[in-house]
Amino acid sequence: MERITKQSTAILNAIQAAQRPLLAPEILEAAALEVPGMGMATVYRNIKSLVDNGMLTTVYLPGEIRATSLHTTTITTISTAPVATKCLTYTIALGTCNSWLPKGFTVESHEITLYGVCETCKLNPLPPSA
Amino acid sequence: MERITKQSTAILNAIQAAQRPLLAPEILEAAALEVPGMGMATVYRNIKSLVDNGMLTTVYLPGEIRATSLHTTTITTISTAPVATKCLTYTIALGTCNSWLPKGFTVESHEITLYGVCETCKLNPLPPSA
DNA sequence: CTTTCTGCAAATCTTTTGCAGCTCT
DNA sequence: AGAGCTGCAAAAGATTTGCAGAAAG
Repeated sequence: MERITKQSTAILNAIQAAQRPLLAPEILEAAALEVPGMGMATVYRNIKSLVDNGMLTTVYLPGEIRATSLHTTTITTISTAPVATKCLTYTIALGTCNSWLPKGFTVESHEITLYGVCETCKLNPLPPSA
Repeated sequence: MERITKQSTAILNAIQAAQRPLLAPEILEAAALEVPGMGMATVYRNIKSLVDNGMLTTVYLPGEIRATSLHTTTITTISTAPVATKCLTYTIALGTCNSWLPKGFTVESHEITLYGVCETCKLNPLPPSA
């Protein structure tokens, strides 16, 4: 990314406002409110640039394609997808751990995903295949 | 999955032999050596059944679509994709951690991915964009 | 002005589905 | 026979790319 455009700004705004990672279609939907007529290709091109520049992080979750979030090293809500007993997922930054690794392997970065149920979903569980 | 077929057997054999998660096309390539003429649709259908039955696990990694591995709770090599400085990825089973989680959130399962460089790749680094 | 974006449409690629025929029990 | 699978081809989704015109610096 070399230039700041209204499209790239709208994308960052959308993700920042959501306070959670968004899927590409969600980003388009939100950003298009700010920049009518915006296309999906622009979303993908900008996500790629912004990720390359360390401004966004791409998260891969089972059942979803790619979610994109602001790049931070603290707790980040990852998903609120309507899956039966897995309503929320969190990624947490931890210290490096070299146990169990093969000799000579050096850890450069890591990612931890915890699957579980939040308070609200415990009270209102979704039907098995909703 | 209700029946064991030569196709499903070939898929399990391929993954077991590889000793690492495989991408769908890799599974087809390997399984087709055992069952000539096998189709991609059969690979996907079997992966789905085997995952449902807890015999396989699907892993999501940046830059790749889905890799499938034997389901274990111990160390599993996840990827040897030719990325510049990230030659190996490992997933490790850990104990539950509830720190930093929102009140009321219960962890059900988790996944940890460590990115780094193995001994061999330190000695023979790949060019930046190979 | 010049270079870098954008939108649109077409192209790719991955995964799923419909169907008729085959297979295991 | 009968349920469950398979291969093939078409369909459905997601992401990328080519290109002419628009926009940022």
